[in-house]
Amino acid sequence: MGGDGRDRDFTDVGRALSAPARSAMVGLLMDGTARPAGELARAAGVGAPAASEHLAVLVAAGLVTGRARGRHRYYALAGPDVADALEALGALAGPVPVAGLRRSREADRLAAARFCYDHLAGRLGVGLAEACVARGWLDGADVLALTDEGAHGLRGLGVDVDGATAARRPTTRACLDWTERRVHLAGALGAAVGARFLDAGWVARTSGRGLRLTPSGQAVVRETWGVEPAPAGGITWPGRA
Amino acid sequence: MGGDGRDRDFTDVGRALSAPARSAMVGLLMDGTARPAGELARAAGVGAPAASEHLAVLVAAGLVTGRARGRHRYYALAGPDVADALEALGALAGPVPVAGLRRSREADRLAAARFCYDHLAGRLGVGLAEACVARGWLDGADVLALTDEGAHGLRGLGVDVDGATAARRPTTRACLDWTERRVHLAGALGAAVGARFLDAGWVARTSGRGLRLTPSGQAVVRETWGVEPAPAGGITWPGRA
DNA sequence: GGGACGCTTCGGCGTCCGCCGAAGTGTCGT
DNA sequence: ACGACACTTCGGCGGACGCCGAAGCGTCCC
Repeated sequence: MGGDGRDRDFTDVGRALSAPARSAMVGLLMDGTARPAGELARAAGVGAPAASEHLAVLVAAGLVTGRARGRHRYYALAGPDVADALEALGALAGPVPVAGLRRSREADRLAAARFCYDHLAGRLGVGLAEACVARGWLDGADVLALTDEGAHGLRGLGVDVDGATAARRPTTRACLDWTERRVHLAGALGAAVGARFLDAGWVARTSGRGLRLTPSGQAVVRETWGVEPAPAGGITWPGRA
Repeated sequence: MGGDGRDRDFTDVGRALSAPARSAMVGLLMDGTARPAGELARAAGVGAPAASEHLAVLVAAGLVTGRARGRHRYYALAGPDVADALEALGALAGPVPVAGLRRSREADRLAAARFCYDHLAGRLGVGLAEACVARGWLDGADVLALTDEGAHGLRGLGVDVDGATAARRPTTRACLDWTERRVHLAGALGAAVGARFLDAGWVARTSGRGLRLTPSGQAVVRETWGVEPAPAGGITWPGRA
């Protein structure tokens, strides 16, 4: 009332993200993994009590969920829509103000390949997306709509294409990569591709966040898309810009 | 350092949205209009000094920009990417917790037609998007890729299709409507369509936020897409679900 | 130019928030 | 059954934030 239609309220989500410790926690969870409270506390640089409160705030805001398992309590992002929204938010902050100087090994690895919640990101993610567009598997440089050839090709790789197209969430979505500033494949199909890469052992999680392209994964990528793995663990592009 | 790759930081944006007054201001600006500080102060329910500080915070976070014009100072969202991110954020909060009982006239109008930053939203927005998909002008129910027929058809309506495809931002984007829970057309093409509707006088801004479909607009919509205007100012769907 | 108006800056007050140490609850190991 | 461990809750402290009244600055109107 009062002349206000009572529309969207950003207060809860905003407050949840306003504390540096909570922002760090959410940033860690954006790779889609579930992590115990203690690890999140260490990563955020706060004590256990503070971390517990922070996590309670994040849960109340609907951003993360907690599941007790044994004497640990694992926290993860609440869902794909949360990951989408956070990714869109992160794309605002500009092309990574720090970086450039003294990039750590871990940062290199993240830039090369990582999970963005449930789909592949980093150079690997944008590379695959662009290769799919080049081969006609996905249509529209920005939009990444699945073509019939794409459905056939991905099905041949063991990707659960039919499950992805039947899912409630959008089949494909373009997700702006914050290291590459180019889009990669998200949505249900992106998740299916990511799951296939993990199940088949084509990528493996490194000790930190970030992914390593295994030898079998390199072979698959090379044969299917014509992409050559680079010495630094990333991948180079033959003809593309 | 310290094992942290120093990635995305949500702190600034989160803090900017954490205050109810700032959230209300941003919510008002999401229709793409520029409004003077005093109006935003009144809408947020705070005094002029507080509003001024709040707006300074929003500007510092990169969410809004302020332009002095005469003795007024007009504030608006900083850009389409900001609107996109906020729309994604708003989609989290669930299907409008309040609503249902005692919906104000203004709320009805907003649900019928409104601007979502620079493109059409509400029942009008999702209706047009779905009609375009049904006619083959846009491809993929979720993705809304522009087809050749769509480019031709929209060009015939006076929409600046070529300007939209040449723009830096994605040509088409699917934007989840928070009243309808279905997607409507965003991106450069969505903005071009919205601009055309406004320029041609097919829609007009009402006293509040929200849009009114003019008689000429009703005619265009009916002839082009076969959509009938509803008595409540919305539009009804002949054959579609 | 005088005065009203819109907005911003300054000074201060009250409150909320983030943090930790200590204590409490439930789980795992032996 | 006992201790170690992971996590949460409770009290209390310090700092930051939101708010307003008063004052300063630039613009429009008569």
